[in-house]
Amino acid sequence: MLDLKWVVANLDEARRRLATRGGGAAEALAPIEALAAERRQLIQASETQRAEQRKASEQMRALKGEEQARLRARLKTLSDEVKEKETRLKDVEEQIDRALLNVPNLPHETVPVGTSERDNQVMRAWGDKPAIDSPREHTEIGENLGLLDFERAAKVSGTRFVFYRGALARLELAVVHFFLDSARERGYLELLPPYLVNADSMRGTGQLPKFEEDLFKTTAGYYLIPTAEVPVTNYHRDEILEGARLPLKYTAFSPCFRSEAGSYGKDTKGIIRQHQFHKVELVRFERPESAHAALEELVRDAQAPLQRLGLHHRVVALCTADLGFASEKTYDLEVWLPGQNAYREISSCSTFGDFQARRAQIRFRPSQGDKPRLVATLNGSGLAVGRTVVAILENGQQRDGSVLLPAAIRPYMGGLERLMPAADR
RNA sequence: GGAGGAGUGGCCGAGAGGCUGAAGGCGGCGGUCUUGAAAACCGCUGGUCCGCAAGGGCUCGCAGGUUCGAAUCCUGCCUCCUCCGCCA
Repeated sequence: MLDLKWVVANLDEARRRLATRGGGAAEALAPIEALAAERRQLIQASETQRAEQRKASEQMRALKGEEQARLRARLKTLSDEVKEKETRLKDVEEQIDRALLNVPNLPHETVPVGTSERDNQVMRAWGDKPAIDSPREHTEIGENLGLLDFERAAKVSGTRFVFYRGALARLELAVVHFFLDSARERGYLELLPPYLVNADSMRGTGQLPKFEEDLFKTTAGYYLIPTAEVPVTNYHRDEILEGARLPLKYTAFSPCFRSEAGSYGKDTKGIIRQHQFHKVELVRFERPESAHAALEELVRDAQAPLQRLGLHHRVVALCTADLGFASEKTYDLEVWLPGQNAYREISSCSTFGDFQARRAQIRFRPSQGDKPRLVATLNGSGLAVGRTVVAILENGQQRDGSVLLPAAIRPYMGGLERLMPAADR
């Protein structure tokens, strides 16, 4: 959420910067100016009366009989007026909130301006494409080895679900542990979070109110997390952190649940886009002035395991049009998938500035005696597990149909070097 | 799921319609004293909103309500504890 005061004082700049996102991002700002003025006027009027009322109320104790009755009658009127103004004030503030909660974050000045993902900028690449003759896609590789079963998953659950079998099931969790080890080495504290959260948490990180249709909701009113970013960022909701403790760096493994509403026909094959997948997330709470340096470090932290797996990838700066709702600046990591002959997103690293912190009221005290300030929140995938498995399958595929595993993952697989056909029973 | 009990400032804990943003203690910060430290003593010590400021409003789990006036009374919700049941 943007700062109301700032927006009112800088309406033109806000409009201009939001416009670079496209899609009418600046629209929701329209009623803000008038509402803010009305809000201030109502606060001033009601508080003046309330002060008067309180002062006069003090005298009630000393008065008796007729005199007291007379004052009581006058105060009753005053009290009713105050209540009426406060009711209107509440309504106005709700309108302001409703408007502001639907306004996306301002793109940072360093974000390339663009109109679609084609305007994203490749910053750098790591490694080289492997030489593979007529590479096959992971689906074919996995199914041929008997390690992926989409048909039964469709029967048991539906589309966009999958069963892993045998060594591939083991590989998924091996990758999880490998990522967590990498994050721990880089100073991130591991959390194992809840996978169901309340609406306040979803609002805190920005999924609600605008993107409810992307989420799964339980009959009990909980939401399934679309990423561990939600529980981990909200871990410090409504807290004032000690400045000396910053930055706080957390890593968390979790399954992620996404309805993928509106992505019909997109990536329908394979495990690229599933309703449920695994991810290891990196989350940081930073002083605002460190946020952008921290983002660069976060990207390197996310790249590290990819490099140890020897997977060719590139770092892409998202342009204004491709930026997520809450993000101020985002770098995607795109891994090379020979079977698809394409780079695919395997991590997304963002800084949100104080956008999430304002919603979730996450603050820090710079040093003792100072007023609290909003922190900057950041997060990045470190990394998407399913897509990493896809990359391992497609980059490690051999002519005989087997898959050579990267050396770095073998210790997590009991020394297994190669994925071979699964025994059927 | 059933039956009870409880939620007050960083922490402990008083308060039971007005004088309570809230006693007292602990902790923290500053000072006196000391060669230094401890002890002792003195002072300060939540957040937020409106305002240039002076000042004022709100805030005792959350949301409503009663009242001229609510931490104190009423209603709903949330969380925690105890006992019973069920359960990975």
